[in-house]
Amino acid sequence: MAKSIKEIAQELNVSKSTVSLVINHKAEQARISKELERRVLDYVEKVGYKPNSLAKSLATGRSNTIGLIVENIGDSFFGPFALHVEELLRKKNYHVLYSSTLGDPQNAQDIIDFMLEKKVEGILLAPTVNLEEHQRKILENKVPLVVFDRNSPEVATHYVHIDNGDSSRKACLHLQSIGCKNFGLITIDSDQPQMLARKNAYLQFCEETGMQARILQLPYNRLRQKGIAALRSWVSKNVDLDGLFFTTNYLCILGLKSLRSEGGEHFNFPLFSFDDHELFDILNPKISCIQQPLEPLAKTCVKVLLKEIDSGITSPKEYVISTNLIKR
Amino acid sequence: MAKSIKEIAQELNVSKSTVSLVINHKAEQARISKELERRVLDYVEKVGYKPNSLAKSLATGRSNTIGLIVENIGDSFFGPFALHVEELLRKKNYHVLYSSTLGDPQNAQDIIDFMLEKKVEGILLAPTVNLEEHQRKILENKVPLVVFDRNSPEVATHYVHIDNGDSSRKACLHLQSIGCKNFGLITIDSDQPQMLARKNAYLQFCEETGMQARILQLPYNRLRQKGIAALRSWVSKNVDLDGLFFTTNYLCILGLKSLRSEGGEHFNFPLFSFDDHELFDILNPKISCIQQPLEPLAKTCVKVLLKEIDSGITSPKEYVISTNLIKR
DNA sequence: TATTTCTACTAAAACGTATTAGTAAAGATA
DNA sequence: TATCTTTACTAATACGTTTTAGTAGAAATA
Repeated sequence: MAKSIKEIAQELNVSKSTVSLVINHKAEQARISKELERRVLDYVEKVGYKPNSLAKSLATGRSNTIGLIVENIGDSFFGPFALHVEELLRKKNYHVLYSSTLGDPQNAQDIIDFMLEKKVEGILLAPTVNLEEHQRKILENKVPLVVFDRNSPEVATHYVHIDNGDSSRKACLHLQSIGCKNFGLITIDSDQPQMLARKNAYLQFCEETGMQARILQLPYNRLRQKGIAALRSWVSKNVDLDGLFFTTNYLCILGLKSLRSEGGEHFNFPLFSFDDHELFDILNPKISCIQQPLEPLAKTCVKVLLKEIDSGITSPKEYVISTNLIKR
Repeated sequence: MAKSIKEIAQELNVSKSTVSLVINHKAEQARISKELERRVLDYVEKVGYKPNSLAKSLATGRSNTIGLIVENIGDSFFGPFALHVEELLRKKNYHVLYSSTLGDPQNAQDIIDFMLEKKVEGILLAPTVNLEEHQRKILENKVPLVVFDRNSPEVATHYVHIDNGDSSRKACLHLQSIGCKNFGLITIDSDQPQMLARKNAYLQFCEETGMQARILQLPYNRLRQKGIAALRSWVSKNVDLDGLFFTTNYLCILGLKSLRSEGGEHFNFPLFSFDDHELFDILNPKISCIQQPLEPLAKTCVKVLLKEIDSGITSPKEYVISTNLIKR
């Protein structure tokens, strides 16, 4: 069905080179006559020739594809982020090979291997833990790498992120400013650097103000029913709590489900979320949050990656995107 | 850095064929001696050989990649759906090339062309309007195609979907059962078949019960501020409304934002959404909905597609997945 | 001992493209 | 008219793999 250059060349009684050169707009520099050029062009159009991009990539070494590795393409941060990335790259004639790690390093490693085999021209990565070796592998393969959202300090890469510590501090100050004197922190039981930074800023705030630190760490892979129950009982035990600061929006949603379920009417204090959610502004009471500006984040990632692809790998830099405090 | 089979063969003083055969576990059937096999295997391991999957695909005609084309990877239906698909295919050693059309046929066409050029082994597609020709093109290229969520009746393909009409009817009956006597329908101004089916079931219900039909159709690409205002004023005008049925969850969210904004306290009647949302069960009052079971949907799509890939293209069938009515 | 059968490989072609060096014919130069 | 340029192409090689047909030498057969 789909014709190859070879077939087209035979049918036109010219060489493959001629056809290839014409197709790639190199007729002029290869001194192909206008007439022949037209003849080829017309025929190519007529039979609806479509190049086999595998063969093309093999020959040129360019796949026009970049890899995007996120934690979960289905969540409300990475999904829309991915959409932005795709849109930005579409304009530059790149396409995106996505994959979700679900936080599992084994998945992440498989995905990276696969992408390297597919010869992606660059990788945008939100790393899991224990991914240092594979990140190095990417760089050893001379594939540009931009890490975002979180990083592994032990391996030097371009790193696009928000200032977690500062944002977390802003959150604390906000809660203080609206009158909370004893707010707790709900976070996740993981040593991801961005989570640590959020927690540490809270601890720092406690130290400065003398507020007693109250922290609940939930295990990452038990977030549904068990998490809801654990959270509820923890809050019940800490009777003097007058506010909660969640270090991610899915934790906040968990918190909502936990505290708003039957019998939870008396848990009536402000909640604050790290990361926004499309429904936070219609809940009652409304939920204030730190908002990560997705578009600037995506833009920076894409810009940095494309620069690396164009001009070769340069020494790693850090790009900090400032967050918004949304008061509701 | 990355060695090729050719280099490995030279360094071991054997032929490329030998190396290739060993790597692909065909040493036995090609009568390669155990010793040589070991020698090759060890060396391959030692130098960390990784195949170039472009070359491999070119030679074998298999890319181990399938294309997934959705409307918006960032939304709360397609995002989690995509995750399921990815997980299911990962197990079968397939990878996913995603893309979002944003409802634009031009995007959709470009994406399809790109995927055909990339030689995906199958395509999972949620079509936009005016995509008939390109769907045919996919089939002409002998690439298995499974359409889901919506379809174009003019082109015969495998089609996995929920029963929109029946589900919509269930929704109406539910609203009736909780006492609504005059509920309106908010839908989108589009002739996507699944939207028509939802609307028509409502009209049918009106006819049967004698309820007066009240329908607001919002233009798809003006869903933000303008939509909110339009919806608010429409509801204000229809003073006897005592319930609203939204044909998608994003319309429902729009509705929430519209009716719950300042001064909207008196709009206090049940809302019903087609498609669930993670926060619908903690809003007050809770929002009932039709839930599309993502996992069965994804499973069916993947199963049908893989079967096509394995055993060649078969005559199109329709697969209807039943929905759940979630009463809250 | 001449022929057949195994064994253990390898040579060669193929997948579909890009690219560079080369070439035959025509025209220009001296 | 012998040499140099230019024109308009094409042949050949490469990219990295898979696969099939082939082959040299050893072993078995008759």
